[in-house]
Amino acid sequence: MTSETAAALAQTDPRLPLHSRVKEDLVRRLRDNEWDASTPLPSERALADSYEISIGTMRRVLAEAAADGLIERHQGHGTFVRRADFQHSLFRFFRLGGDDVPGSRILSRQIEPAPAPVAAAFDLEPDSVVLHLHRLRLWQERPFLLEDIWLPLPLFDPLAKVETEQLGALLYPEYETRVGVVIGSASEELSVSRATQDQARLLAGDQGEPVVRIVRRARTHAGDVVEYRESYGLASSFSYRVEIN
Amino acid sequence: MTSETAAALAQTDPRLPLHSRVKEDLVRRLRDNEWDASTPLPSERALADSYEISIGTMRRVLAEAAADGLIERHQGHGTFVRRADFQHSLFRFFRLGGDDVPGSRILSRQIEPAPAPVAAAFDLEPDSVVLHLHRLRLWQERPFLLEDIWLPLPLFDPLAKVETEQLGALLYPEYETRVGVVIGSASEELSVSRATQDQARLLAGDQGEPVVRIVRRARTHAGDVVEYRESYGLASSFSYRVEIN
DNA sequence: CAGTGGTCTAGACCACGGT
DNA sequence: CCGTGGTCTAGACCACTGG
Repeated sequence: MTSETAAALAQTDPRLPLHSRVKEDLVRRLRDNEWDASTPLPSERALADSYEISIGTMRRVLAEAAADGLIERHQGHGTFVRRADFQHSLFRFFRLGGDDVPGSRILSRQIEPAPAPVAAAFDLEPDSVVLHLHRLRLWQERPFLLEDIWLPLPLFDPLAKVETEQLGALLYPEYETRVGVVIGSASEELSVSRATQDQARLLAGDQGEPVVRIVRRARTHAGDVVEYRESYGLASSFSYRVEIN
Repeated sequence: MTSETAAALAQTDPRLPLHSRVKEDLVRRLRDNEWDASTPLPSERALADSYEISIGTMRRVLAEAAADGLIERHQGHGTFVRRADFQHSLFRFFRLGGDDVPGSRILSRQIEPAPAPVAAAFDLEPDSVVLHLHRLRLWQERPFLLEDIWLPLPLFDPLAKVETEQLGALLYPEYETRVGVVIGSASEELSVSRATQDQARLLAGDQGEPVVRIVRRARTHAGDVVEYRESYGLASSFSYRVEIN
């Protein structure tokens, strides 16, 4: 008699150390959203029993997952998933008073040939068509961020068809529910440019005023780039903070 | 009967966990150059015996020291103090695009009362004196970054005494070899401002031109802030990359 | 109070490297 | 071959959290 959980280890390479195989399975379960942010994982004792390993080995796995930032452990309370929150990370770029979600107004949505950097990011043939969203983000009714978002097709067909009014202000939850795509990591490049006439008009600034430009390539857990995004905001309202570990 | 090694733990805070106290003592011995690069540390069994702790606790201490980059462990061979090899960490904290090592010219070095944000970062009393370096970083013979670096005293006394010409373009290796401080993590804050007259002159730009300001607080592995750095560069030549995982 | 994670023990056995 | 570090076990006890 082996538990269903322990049997899942059969999917992993038996030549690897046991703690590696258990961690691999645990990471998979975390990625599969087996626990939400408010539900603690089973206790380390229960997990050790379900994997049919000793408590010491289970603790090693959990300690590594915590070191990787995948989970948070609190003595006397429990172990919880810690999902990367990219929406929140974008807010780090701009000085915003509180924790409110900014509004979003989609200015246009069209299917078009991929611009060169987009095609390169998605590893597509030149002139492949992609979905292009252009939107304005608002903070307390005031525009503060202009975004161009490109998404590969046919993967993102569901977003090409839904009414734009039905899309929430945060896109990544929409990717997850409508497309089944979970963003796992991203790279961002920041630079400073001058506002074009259009940008100045939409951001309520002056033409030629410094603007911050952020290029984000968002990837699935498997590492495939599935979103290419350019964001522009007035440099005067710019503030960014990052941790380097 | 207690061994001399185990008795050394009496110098550490008995309220701390045993593994922390053992690690503290081990780090001290590593700093005191008790073993050179060609001499292995005693085996984990021998160390555990000398500290009169279990092998499991000793292994935990050694694993942490290895994770901190203080030692290297090789199965079947032994445990050694880490060779001086900064190649891996060189670019971890240099995030302005490009892969070349920039040049460095130190403009001034003085001991002065800590400005308020510096004192706050180091958790010092107001008016405590700190070491202040002012330097210009060059890329392909052209100035591109102006830096103010504050370091706590007396910890960084060695850097206050060495000839500034002897300091390399990269400071963190100097911290490691001259001060025994290893940088383990950092936070950075970016914003956009306008060039002062001095900044414009040193950076070969125009007064009032947009400049990017980066405030970095660098920490040891233990989490103590040991460097406060403000960097300024012309926004027009600015590029910043970050990975979000 | 019960249940959680944190610390610590005292081993056994395995994989690897150099002699 | 021997000694090294790497893996894994099967617990005990403590410290902390929440109801």
